[in-house]
Amino acid sequence: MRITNAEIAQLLSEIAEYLEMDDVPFKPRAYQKVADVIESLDEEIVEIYKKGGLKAIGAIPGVGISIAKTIEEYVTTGRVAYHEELKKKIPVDLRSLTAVEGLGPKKIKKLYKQIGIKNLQDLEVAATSGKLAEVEGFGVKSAENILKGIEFLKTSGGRLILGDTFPAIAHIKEELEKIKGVERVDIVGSARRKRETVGDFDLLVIAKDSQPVMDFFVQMDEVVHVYAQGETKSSVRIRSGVDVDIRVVSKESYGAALLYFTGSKAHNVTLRQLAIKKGLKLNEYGLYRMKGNKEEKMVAGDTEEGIYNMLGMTYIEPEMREDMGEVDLAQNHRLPTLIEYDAIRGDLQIQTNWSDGSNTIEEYVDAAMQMGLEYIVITDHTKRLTVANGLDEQRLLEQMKAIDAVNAKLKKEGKRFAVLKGSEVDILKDGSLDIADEVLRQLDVVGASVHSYFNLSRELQTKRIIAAMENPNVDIIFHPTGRVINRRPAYDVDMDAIIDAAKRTKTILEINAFPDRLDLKEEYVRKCVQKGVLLSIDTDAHSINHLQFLVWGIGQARRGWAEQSNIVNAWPVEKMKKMLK
DNA sequence: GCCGTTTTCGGCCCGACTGTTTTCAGTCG
Repeated sequence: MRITNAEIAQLLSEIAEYLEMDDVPFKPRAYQKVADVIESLDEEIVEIYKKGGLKAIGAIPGVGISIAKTIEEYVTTGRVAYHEELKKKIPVDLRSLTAVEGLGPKKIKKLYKQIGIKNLQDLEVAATSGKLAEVEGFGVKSAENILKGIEFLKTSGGRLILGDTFPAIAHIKEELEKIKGVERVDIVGSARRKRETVGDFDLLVIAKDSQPVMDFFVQMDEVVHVYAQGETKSSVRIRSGVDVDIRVVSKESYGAALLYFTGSKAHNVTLRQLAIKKGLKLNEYGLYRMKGNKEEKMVAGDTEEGIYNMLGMTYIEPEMREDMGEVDLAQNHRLPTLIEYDAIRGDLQIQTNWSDGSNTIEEYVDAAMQMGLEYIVITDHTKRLTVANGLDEQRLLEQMKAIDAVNAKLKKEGKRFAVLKGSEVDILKDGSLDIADEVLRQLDVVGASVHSYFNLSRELQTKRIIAAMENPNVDIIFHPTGRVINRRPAYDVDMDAIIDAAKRTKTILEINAFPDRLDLKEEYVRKCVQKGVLLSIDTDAHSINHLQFLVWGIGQARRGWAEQSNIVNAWPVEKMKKMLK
């Protein structure tokens, strides 16, 4: 049994929540802190433990003897007695209940003790029947909000966030590639199209002999249920709660299979209709010339390019295959040239340990250089966000000096890398900014974002953000709609007005690459591309590991049909600086 | 429960907001 970091983080989080219920002071924070650290750790705890034992676990920041032993118990036995003891007292489904916006440990405890609520179903029944509103500390309004929260969880439909789930599937892919006789493995389906969430994962394999692949697949450690196991196709559920399908095909049919299993369904249907018009037939094995009802000859199939070309089209990138007009464009050879995955030169949003990030400026520089970036912009939070240790004017000025020092050192060492000065300045309720203009003016890049008053009316929220864009120092609006996938909808805002204002004020809109943000959504990316509003793709990194999220932001940009010319941080840095306000 | 140092135990991020109260508990970030 291989326990993932996400599972360990979940367990520690639950312990923290149970302790919180009992008003235990300080301990919850200790557990939660470690949960957070482990969640964003790039190395597997299981590996750390294997290599260095209890001592290595204890070296993780925030982990002392007691938590180290808890983690050890979990990775060796799969359970933790302390956790089970706590759970016995309040046996509720913490994971799903805390997912409801506005519900925390205290309220969950009260609801369990007073009306026996254990899970989402109980909660929904109580909220609907009016029983919940009678519980002390709750009222009609809270019942309403809870129902809204449940509804939101439901509409997110059990789909998992791609970037969160991807490491698990990437690991399976690697393992499959090690099997003798396996020539190629691809992750297909909506993951290949870079949808922000996935319902399941699909794997496509070329192998001479499918049997060893199937045997390995259904017997993997992480498999909790086998739905089906056949000669060329199997389907399982893995421990992270996601279903994985696998299909083994021959080399001759691989292109057709890629096309078929990548989807989208609508895109495939359109392709098939087009094939029929041309006297051809397309299925997952190939493209065939037809004679009456009979396949005469396979005319393409080993590559996707070959099939598209035979259909009279240029190759369509997976991210565009949504039947949104791309087939027409491909027939006329007028597809956009999407931004490439290696085109980003610098990251425009990074939080360091000056505010709520966990790494130093220098550590980000090293990590970014290793990734092949040419520059980064340091954009710590500002003072209103006290919880994030936001910077006031004075600390911001100090940080500018620190950045000068880092740049001087880089130059001295002959390294071609630049650190730019920036800020993620808070947009206050009235649209004014949290940092004085004369200080903002001294920065290279000013990003502004909303972190408060999410519930303003559409009119006020729109006015507020446009006011920020009109500030002559604001270059970018960070995470423009504030949504968090599967957790929180966007705030109510007139995006058309925002996009028009961005055009008018020459303000960049961000595509935030954080897996659960991906804000802007693809539809807004598309609108910006159409209207000529410039975009940036930033990780919003709070630790150096987060720099790897860039791929999800680029995927989102590609889904919005963005080209390199639309993305300012895919330009040479001097050119980008020239367009900034 | 962890950390840092005052090297053995005291301090731990805390302000804003919401919905419930009528002075505040719980949640969020």
